[in-house]
Amino acid sequence: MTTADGTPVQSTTHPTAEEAQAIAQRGLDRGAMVTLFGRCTVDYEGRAASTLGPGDRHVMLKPDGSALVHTDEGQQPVNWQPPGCDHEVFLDEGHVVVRSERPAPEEELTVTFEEVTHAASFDVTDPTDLSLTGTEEDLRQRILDDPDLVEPEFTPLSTERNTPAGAVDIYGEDADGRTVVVELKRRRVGPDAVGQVDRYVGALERDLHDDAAIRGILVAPSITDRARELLAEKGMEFVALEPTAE
Amino acid sequence: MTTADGTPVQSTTHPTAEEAQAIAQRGLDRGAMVTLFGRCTVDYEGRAASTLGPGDRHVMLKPDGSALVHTDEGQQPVNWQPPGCDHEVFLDEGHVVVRSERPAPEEELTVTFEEVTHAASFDVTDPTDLSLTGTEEDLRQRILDDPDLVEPEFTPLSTERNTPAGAVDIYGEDADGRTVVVELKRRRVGPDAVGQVDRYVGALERDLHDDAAIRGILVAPSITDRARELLAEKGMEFVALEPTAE
DNA sequence: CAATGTATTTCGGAG
DNA sequence: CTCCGAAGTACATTG
Repeated sequence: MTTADGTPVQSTTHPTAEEAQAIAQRGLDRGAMVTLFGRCTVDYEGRAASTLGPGDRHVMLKPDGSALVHTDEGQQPVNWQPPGCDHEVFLDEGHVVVRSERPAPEEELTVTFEEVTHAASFDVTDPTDLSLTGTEEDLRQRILDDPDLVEPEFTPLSTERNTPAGAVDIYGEDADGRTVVVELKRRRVGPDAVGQVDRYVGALERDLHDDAAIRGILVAPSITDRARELLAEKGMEFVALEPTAE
Repeated sequence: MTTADGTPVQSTTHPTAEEAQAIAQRGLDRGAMVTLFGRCTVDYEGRAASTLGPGDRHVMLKPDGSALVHTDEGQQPVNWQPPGCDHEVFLDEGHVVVRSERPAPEEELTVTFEEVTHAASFDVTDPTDLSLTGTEEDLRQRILDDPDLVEPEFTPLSTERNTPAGAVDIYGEDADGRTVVVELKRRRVGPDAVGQVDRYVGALERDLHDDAAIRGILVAPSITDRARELLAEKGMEFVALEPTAE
């Protein structure tokens, strides 16, 4: 989606109130991201209530109905509105006013600009299409094509090998000939995945009566802190890998 | 603080990589907020690890060292860096690259732009503080100002009194001189809060060797059915009270 | 729909 | 400094 003239981004510095309102409202109508910067006051009324006196702030309005007000400090927005709100940008006595509200729970955020020094709108091509292309099967293929991605000299022996605890994603050997169980996850893993690998390892150790401990490796794009700790406790490993190559 | 020509905001659409890098780096040097928008990939490595394939994103760099990467969805940034990082914007084989890192814990965020469609810097002055009402502290003040809101002749003796189970919100006496433990919640409470009061009451009874049973009162705007049952079972009470007077 | 648990939680305050 | 708990927590998962 783009503007009438095909430009996916519009930007003006020191616009008049009318220009700023027009850019913002047209951007919202188009489903674009809208940003406004300038001296403003902020009022919130809803689950709690807050007011913010005049100051320079950066306001971002997203097409999914979220709103963010940022100052020059802190990772958190100083005020915000969750997704699902209705954004409205209008003029009130010559001032640009942003109002963002949602019905349940009743919440309303109002930003009143003394002056807008910058207004812009950005058309975003949804990246979810791009990131959802990687399935666990893609990840499996990727590793079978290049086992070194797990670790040097890793050798897959079979996929979907059965154990009393279920089927192992990839079953193989490391450089020293030790049995390796690889569990694949297409996205960030938590403690549940650690338990899963652990059950496979335990089941195989009982099944094979193997003297050497079986190695468990969890392959996923990322891992939670807690899961990483658990994994370390159980002497297992994590390998960061995306389901698809860039 | 402003730019050389006195303009507190600089903005360009469809800049060359060199122009984008120059605006960003000069903005950072000046202590300004910097935003970049365009098609990019994002890599994070630190407490966790993640990568994002190509997509349109909005990158905000703050002078306090925080970095935020937003897509068009969600209130939360899709990637970020906490305050205290060093931001760097440089060119690599014609691409604008943002690198934001901090030493402890070792964390690094890298945004590599295929194309920057918008670059801007904003000089911010924000003198005012946010005032927030409707918090648990407001509820505490409200009761200390008018203890009868809990019940007639209730007398607060101390706040944050320590017990082996943690600090009690308000510790006091009722009309008959019996010890009362008041637990405050700024919003609707569930069974967890009942367990909390119960632990305080138990801990205090053991601590004080009190003959008379200690009373436990849960003060909140409302309570779930299940929590009300539990509270009744344990012989404790609920008082409905908003954190702020209407 | 509500209830539950995690988070690169963030943020503040107490010790 | 760390630990601990609240948050307008946000967010995903599950029943």
